Amino acid sequence: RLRKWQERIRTKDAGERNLQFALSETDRMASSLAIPRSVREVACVMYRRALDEDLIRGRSIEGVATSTLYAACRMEGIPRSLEEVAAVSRVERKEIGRTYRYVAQELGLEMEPVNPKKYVPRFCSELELSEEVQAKANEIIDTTTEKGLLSGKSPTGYAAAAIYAASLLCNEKKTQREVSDVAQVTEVTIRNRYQEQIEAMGIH
Amino acid sequence: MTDPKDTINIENVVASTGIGQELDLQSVAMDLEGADYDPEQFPGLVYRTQNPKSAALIFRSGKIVCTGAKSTDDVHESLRIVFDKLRELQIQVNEDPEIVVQNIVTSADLGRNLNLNAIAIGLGLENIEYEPEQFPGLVYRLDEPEVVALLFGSGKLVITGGKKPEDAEHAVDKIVSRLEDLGLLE
DNA sequence: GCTTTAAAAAGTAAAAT
DNA sequence: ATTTTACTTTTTAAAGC
Repeated sequence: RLRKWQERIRTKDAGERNLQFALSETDRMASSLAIPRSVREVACVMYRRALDEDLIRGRSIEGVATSTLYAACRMEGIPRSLEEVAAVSRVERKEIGRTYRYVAQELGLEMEPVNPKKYVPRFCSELELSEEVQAKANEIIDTTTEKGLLSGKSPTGYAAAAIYAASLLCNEKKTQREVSDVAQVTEVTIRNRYQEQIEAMGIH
Repeated sequence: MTDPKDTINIENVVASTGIGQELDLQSVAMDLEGADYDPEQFPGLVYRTQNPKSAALIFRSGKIVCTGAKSTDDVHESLRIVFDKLRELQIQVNEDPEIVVQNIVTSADLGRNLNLNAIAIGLGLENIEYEPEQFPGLVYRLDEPEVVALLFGSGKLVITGGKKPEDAEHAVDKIVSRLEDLGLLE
């Protein structure tokens, strides 16, 4: 029992020492994704909670750090997709996704699915699209969601298609390629979602 | 109205058994036509049956896993074929090795589209897992029967983890009544 | 934890046409 | 631009790393 206690202290100390690394990694990733300081704070507090509840055992520090950053962005209403966080993390997307699900479950975060509208301002800004296009994209998302089109679909692809459609309707056309680049989804996905949304909106 | 229970279809049955004899997989691989054996990659030898279609994983210990069958009868038929093939190779196989069904995968259809977002909230975010960015299905774990259900926007679902066909029926019943109680099956 | 096997659901991705 | 192939999720046993 003394051995077990010593081991626990040892692992706890190791965790504390690694906390420094985890926080600096979180900061590095957050910086390259232009994530606000307030969100980084939320991510760091979440990482500390994960550490205190021993959720890091068997997982990589970087994986948990990336996952908590991903979760914090969603919680704060400015989500980054798994593709985006994976691009600045040294952990692959699949691992970030499963670590996120584990941490969210264990910490009882009760995360709601991301509303595609949360991606509209940032994507439109990167595409230099007007407020009018943003409003139109939001309208398309709201209307088609009410018609039941959102179930099971990826929020990024859904938002990308709505933005593409809105850019056409507002005569500020962006190509599928341009939208797919900022949303990090394929043109095929935009095409598929776009077709359903246009049909549901009754636009032809 | 079609009863969702009538749409239940068994898609895969996984079972385990054993011949009660150790095996030299290297020689079995040589003599058994169509056998795949790469111990560096996986310790089991893979043997596929055509009718019924299934895949058997045969281990050095003599234990066997059968997967891919569409019914418990097919599992028995597939394993009967495997046992006979081994006997043809002069390998002693127990008379009637005990076959244990370990998992049954079933599909079904609720007959109407589902608002997975509303269902996620209705069933309670702490009781489900719904991450459409990672997978289109909503994961719902039931305590009784102890199975896992994957619900899709189309109203179709998958029930897995059960050990008997009735588990899927009970699960569908519970899911339907829960969704009806929540007013989310309309 | 991983490796392998099968299967369904539906979405997304990469590659081929 | 469409089609094919492949991978995502869940479950489960087996032996070994």
